[in-house]
Amino acid sequence: MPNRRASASPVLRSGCPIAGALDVIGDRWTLLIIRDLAHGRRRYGDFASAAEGIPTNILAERLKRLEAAGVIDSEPYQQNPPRYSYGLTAKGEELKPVLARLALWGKQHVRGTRLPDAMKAMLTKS
Amino acid sequence: MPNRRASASPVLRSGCPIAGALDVIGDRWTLLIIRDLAHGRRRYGDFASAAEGIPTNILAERLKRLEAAGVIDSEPYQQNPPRYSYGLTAKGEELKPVLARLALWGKQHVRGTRLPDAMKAMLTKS
DNA sequence: GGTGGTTGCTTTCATTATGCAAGTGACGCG
DNA sequence: CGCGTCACTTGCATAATGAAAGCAACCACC
Repeated sequence: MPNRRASASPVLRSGCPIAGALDVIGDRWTLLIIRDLAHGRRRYGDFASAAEGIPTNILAERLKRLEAAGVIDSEPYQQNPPRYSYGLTAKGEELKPVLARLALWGKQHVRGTRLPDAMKAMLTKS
Repeated sequence: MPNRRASASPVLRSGCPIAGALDVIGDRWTLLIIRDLAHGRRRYGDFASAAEGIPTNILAERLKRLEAAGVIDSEPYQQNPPRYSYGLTAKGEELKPVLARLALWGKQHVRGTRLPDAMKAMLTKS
């Protein structure tokens, strides 16, 4: 069941698509959730257990925002209490090249990072 | 005179290069400053007058952080009071593909955005 | 040579977001 | 039944953000 929450916020800072993109995914945590989804992780616990240690309240809020923005979707895997597994929509899938570019830059320019094998595959498809 | 402030913070959330990149440029404003620099804007007033309306205190702080991180550099263009013009380092230049990908995604998926001509040039070089 | 405007920041302070921690409800297992 | 886990939610302190004002040097004018 989509649309558990409100629609995406129409508050854009400008008409610039970079600013627009940042209004959707431009914070400390969102792209890390999308990275995990891109690696096939599906459930709350998967995201919560990532190395960066996202606070659970923020994780829950980001999942709602991303679903409202149409970047991810959810389907229930249990009824009571209602629980969902998450996945990238087409819109979300198309963030993979952004992730790949960011990973490449991070690997080349941020000391102490290393590209995991799972990421290398993504770099080949641009 | 480089190094007006401290060195880049060594506080990484994980070894992941995406997380590492986000630790440097992953907030609401930083990439917009880099976008402006990529478009040839050089001075404080140029950044401050961008359409998104970055608060000036945040602009000043981000310029310092980015210089400390080695993404931008500055050279004085006047002595008293000391004033600087800014530019991308090689490290900063290499964020252009990230910007380009982000712009493409924003244009395709965020309603109300439009790719300015200046950005289209960047897309050709990946 | 005072007056006003502009540039490039810095400072103050209210509002908002973040993040730690603890709580909750429905299982599942022994 | 008691204990643990999973998937969240809630409460609250602390940190980041953002609106606004302040300020110091220049410049242009008259």
